[in-house]
Amino acid sequence: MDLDGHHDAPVLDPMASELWPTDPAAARAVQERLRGLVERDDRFGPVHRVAALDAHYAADNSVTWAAAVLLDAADMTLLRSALVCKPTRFPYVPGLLSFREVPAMLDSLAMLGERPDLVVVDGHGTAHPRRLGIASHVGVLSGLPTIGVGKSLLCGRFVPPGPTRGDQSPLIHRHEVVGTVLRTRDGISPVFVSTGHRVSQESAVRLILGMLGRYRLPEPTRIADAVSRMHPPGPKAPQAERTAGGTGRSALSQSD
DNA sequence: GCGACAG
DNA sequence: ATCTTGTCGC
Repeated sequence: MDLDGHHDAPVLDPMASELWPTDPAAARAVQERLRGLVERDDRFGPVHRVAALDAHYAADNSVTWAAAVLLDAADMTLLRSALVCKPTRFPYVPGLLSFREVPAMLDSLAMLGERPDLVVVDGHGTAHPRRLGIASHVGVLSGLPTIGVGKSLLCGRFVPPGPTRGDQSPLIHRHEVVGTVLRTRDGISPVFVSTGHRVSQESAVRLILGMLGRYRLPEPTRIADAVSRMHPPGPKAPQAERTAGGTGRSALSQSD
């Protein structure tokens, strides 16, 4: 595949401070800059290992916990998992979720110690006002193929898909198809699937359909959610401050 | 100006 | 996301 033997390295340094502004206006400017790096065509190989990312918060929102899980794509069994935490440094603002959760997510992804062939992110990909939802953001900064699976609508319009599992309808925003509204269970509210990075919209839907079990959300997402819920409770007790980009804390790492 | 608004 | 009890259904 790659001429030099290793997979593509991200074009940008995820650690670069200019990529993590503190105010909303600057954050939108970063999105406008990164949107041009999103690749909406298929550019991934055989999917043997799938990863999923999800984030949760301590009761007082001061710390963000992110979970990354790695599953065997063949049988959806858990291979590895990582749970990390970092101080929360950006408020929740619709459309700017990445600036709140991606830093911790990238840390958890690194903690897996193994590069997955595909990543499923909790949240939208291109189904975003500026086409850079959290799934696309993770994809561009990690260089990995990603798919976004959202549980509720952020932007766009759609005609409800049929009532049966597998039924779908296009999600449209400003005359552009930005995702697919997919019924993953008979009679249950649909989910929103959208390209993250290096996965076409068609492939994204096909791949997600293949990862469904007996629930509304795809297995990788469900497992990641379960792991992220395992974080310690309540307001963080006096925890030493990490000034130099420390991982904060990690746990739950398995191996061979 | 008004409503909508991922996790 | 998080705070929360019971309840309906497979």
